[in-house]
Amino acid sequence: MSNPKLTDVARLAGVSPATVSRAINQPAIVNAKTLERIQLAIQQIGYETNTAGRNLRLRRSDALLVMISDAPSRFFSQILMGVEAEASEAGYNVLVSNTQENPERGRRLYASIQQSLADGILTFGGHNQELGDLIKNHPIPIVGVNEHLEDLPVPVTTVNNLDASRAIVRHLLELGHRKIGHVTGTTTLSSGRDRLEGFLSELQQAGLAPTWICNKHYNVESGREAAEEWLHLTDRPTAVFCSCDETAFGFIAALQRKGIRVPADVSVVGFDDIPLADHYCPALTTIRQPQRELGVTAVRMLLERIHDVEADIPNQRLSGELIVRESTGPPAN
Amino acid sequence: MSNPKLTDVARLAGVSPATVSRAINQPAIVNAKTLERIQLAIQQIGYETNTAGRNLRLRRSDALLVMISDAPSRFFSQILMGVEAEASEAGYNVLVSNTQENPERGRRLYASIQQSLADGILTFGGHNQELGDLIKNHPIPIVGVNEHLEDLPVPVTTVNNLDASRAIVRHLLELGHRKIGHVTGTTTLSSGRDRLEGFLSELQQAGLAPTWICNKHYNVESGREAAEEWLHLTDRPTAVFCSCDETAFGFIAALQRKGIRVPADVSVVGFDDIPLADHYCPALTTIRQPQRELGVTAVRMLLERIHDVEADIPNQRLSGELIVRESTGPPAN
DNA sequence: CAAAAATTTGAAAACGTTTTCATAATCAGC
DNA sequence: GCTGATTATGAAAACGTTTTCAAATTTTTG
Repeated sequence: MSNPKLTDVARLAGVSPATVSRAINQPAIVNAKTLERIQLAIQQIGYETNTAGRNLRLRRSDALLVMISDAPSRFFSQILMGVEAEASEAGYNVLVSNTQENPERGRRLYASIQQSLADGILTFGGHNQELGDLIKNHPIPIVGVNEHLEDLPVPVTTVNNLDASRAIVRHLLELGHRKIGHVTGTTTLSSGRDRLEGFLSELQQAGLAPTWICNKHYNVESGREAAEEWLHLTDRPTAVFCSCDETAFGFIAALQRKGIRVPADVSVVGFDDIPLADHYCPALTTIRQPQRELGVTAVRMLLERIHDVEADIPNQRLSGELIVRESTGPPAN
Repeated sequence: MSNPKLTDVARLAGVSPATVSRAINQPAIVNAKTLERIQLAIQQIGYETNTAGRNLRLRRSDALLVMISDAPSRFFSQILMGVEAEASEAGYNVLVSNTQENPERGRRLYASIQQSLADGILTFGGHNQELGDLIKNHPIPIVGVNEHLEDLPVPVTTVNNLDASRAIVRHLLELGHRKIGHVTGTTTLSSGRDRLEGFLSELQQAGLAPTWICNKHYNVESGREAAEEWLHLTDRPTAVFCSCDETAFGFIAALQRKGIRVPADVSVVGFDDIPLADHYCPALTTIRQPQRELGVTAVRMLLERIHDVEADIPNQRLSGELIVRESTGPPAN
């Protein structure tokens, strides 16, 4: 009744367990005739190798741990699908863990590695202090996604936030805007800071100063709040770069409610290109992030690290693409 | 250099491994004095129990497998967070697997159970044939989320789609609408069918026939396509129930682009209450789904199943809540 | 205080693999 | 046909737990 084991296959094929193991893991080194016999036996009794036994012996887990602290809303799930696809291709499983909720997250994190519950960690933004402690004691494979990890020797994969922000500003300048504002993302995150920096540097290069900088976070509410502020400005920017699509939507919706037209009265740009961006009214000008590719790249880096802990793995900067749609146009006058 | 093991603790505490194991798993049955000594030893050398060894001996995995076939965009990630929180609370890990991509998904599914890689499966919509085959051979714990699994003895947790749809229609009727249309979701899914059925039955109860039924899917594009159709109707409904928020957004945006006003010219209702719904212009009237609770409930059901495979676990129907916002109003005349 | 009962512990087996080491079988070369 | 190299296999140990069974200790009881 119980599941067939390696020894069952061995008995049926008339060989030793060792040979069956070899037939499975290094078929090349076993005689063609016996290999065939073993494979037949495996088929017949429907053998599947038991992970626990294998992991115990091999001292590894074939699993990658994905740490989320972020609210998962953004485009997290799309990246996760990239992660899952690439990991599964390489024979790895994906464990998801939301650390934010858990008070004893640091401990659990440490434990999951020590227990060899996971062979490596993929971390989505934040987690600096926990990971710092962890790395000191254990040189375990970690790769960051989306955000840089301050002062930690952890390779990361991100979109090139600086260049993307500069492209946005250039686009607005080309349209004739001279008074440009920015609703920042979370500036405790590197992506938020980089987008701000790209915004500032490109503006400076054009000999301009920012007309308005509004410190917010990556969510819809921030957009609404920013709109509130914008409405009370005496010198309103004619174009606003919102640090993510959701913020842009919140911003636009709040303005529209007050009778302000986008882009007639003010141009708005987002960042991310979530599926809705193309179907909003007005369709949103934004930066397309290669979400799936981010996930895939992250897994590749992590596997490389797992394969060789000492390997020097450079950060990967994927490029975003400016998608011009309806929410940007020439300034009112 | 290597991680401390149970035997290391035993040696340090001057007891046998068996006693240490008991001290960890059933502290009550070990002498208070020795218990204390063992706990101290555990602290000192920083012992963490090794999962592979434990799983091998216990023949289980402490992991739940989440199967996704759905495009993950919808509100999947929010449910996933609920799943993760509840599972983690119960000491379980969460494995995520996207089956859609993988051609040999059936095989892998079967394997993951047989290998005792996971103790149970949580499936998000679809997967009927794969699971059907699986269940025949193995009476393994499975719980469905969001969607019913046709003809399979698998308990599911869903929102009460029927009641929610009826509430929407009632709301529209109360506003004075008599010509009401529906853009369906994916009707190969039970949720899509139930929402349609609720729509039809409540309308029938009011002595009305549906003015327009547009067969679509759960996504933004469907909304745009539906708007296209709506514009060409000779007898346009004055209110349209879109089967999810994203579809509603696509629908509204496409109409706005043609100069149609919501709700002045046509009322629109969504379903799900995604975060953007409250910050759209107009803010969307919709059904709030308890996403997180769906995840939590699903895990509870699954754990119950795992604990007792024979247990008769009834389907759980959580109720959605009608949230009236700006996208619905009295008909034009 | 002796006997019976309850409590606490340890030795050893088991979970299902992989791998080292040694041996047996095959092959090439002369 | 013999030697040396090569190839193919098996026995046994190891990975780190948990649990059964029995033994040893303590407590209770008459």
